[in-house]
Amino acid sequence: MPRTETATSAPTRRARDAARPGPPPTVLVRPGDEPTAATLLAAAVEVMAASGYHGTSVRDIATAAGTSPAVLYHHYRSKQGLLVMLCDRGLDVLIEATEAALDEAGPDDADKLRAIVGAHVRVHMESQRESLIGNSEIRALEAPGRDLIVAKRDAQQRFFDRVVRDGVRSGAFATPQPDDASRFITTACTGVAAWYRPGGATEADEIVARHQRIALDAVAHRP
Amino acid sequence: MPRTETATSAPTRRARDAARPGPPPTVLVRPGDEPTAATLLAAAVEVMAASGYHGTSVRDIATAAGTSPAVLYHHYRSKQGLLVMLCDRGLDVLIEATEAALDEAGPDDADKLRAIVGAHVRVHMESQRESLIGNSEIRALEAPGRDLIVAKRDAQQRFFDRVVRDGVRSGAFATPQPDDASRFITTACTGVAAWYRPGGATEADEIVARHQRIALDAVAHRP
DNA sequence: CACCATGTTGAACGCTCGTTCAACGCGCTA
DNA sequence: TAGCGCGTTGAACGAGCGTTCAACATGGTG
Repeated sequence: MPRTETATSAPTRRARDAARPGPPPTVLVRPGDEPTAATLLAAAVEVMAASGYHGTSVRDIATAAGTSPAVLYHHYRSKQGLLVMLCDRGLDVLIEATEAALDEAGPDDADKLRAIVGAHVRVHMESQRESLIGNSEIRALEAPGRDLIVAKRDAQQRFFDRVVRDGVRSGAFATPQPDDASRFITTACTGVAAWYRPGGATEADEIVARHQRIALDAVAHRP
Repeated sequence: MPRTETATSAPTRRARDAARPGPPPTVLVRPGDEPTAATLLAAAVEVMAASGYHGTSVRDIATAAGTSPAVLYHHYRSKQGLLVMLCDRGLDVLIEATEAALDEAGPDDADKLRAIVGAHVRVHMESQRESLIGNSEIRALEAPGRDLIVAKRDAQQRFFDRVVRDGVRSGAFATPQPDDASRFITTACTGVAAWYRPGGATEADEIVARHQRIALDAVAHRP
């Protein structure tokens, strides 16, 4: 019984080449930029968001940054170290934005939820590629760095858990499952990074507002 | 300015080896099983769910199935063909379960939403690994197969869009953003595959029930 | 028994991978 | 100008990649 497969596929071409839109070896950096660590990081974000960690080679990153692979190893210990730094900084941005939003919000529980949903969704649109990598490449992280990243991701989840639980305790939210609703909301808001397109039909502010509204509904907010 | 990196990393070891738990080259098949196409597919699901498409080699799949790489090429056109078939079958299971649930549900809009949320969440727990791959490896799919998979995924989304929209039209759901709420719900329910652990604290039925409840809240269902 | 189709095997192909390194350019101080 | 140190370079390393293939086992049919 040979060839149970039905779907066709291009046999020899590699997935990375096929998945990347346009001419692949495009340099993503303006000619004046010197290839610093930051430029390499930005290039890595770009190509890894498109093809994934294992689907991106060190040469891909270097080409996108307009340099050679050897330069990457002058600034980073390894490809893995680059991924750790990338995820780490991305999560720092997310956590700081969430903390700032909570600080600015008033004592009202609904306002607090609106604040952290707004921050979370906005970061996932503005730092879309970093967020995408941080969410989908955790399994590509190795032992020491992985724990750091997972801990920070859990810390971000705890912001939501706390706000929802407080709201339930005060009576502002009527959901009988605070933790499940909290995860429900973070999962949906994190998913924005997977579908958002900057020039789309709906403005970023409107997307934020809609997610705030739906999140409040999801916790059964009684206004 | 050398070594801006702070986090440490294992320099030489490959990510796949480090990420996989336990002794890596374990054979996942009982010795009596002959290496058929189905066995290879199951082995591919197992290892790809753990390490991703690009993080899994043909030799990994063959080893997990207790065979050699050459056997894989007798049953499938390529590694990419295996992925396409895997995603395709996974989505067929999901769509058929959703259709069946809709058929069994009564005319009530809330019952319909409960039905499709239940089917979606249940499939993402029972076929967790297939779902995980189908959701996270779409970017690893190449041109012809990719379109098929994306079309089926969109079809599944449309079940939710239709049910939520109908509920809003009939007045059962009060959300002002049916399509956003619909995507909010599917995203959260799809995410179950990423965190569910079969022997966890909460039973599968209870997880389903909670997601049904939160989904109804998210569309502002008025009982 | 001879024969063919089906399924399996181990070894090998050419290529790309992550990573290293000696050599080099170049701006600085003495 | 001589010497130093830092950043950069192109080429190369060994290993692993997806894939192929000729040779081999096997079991039903003439």
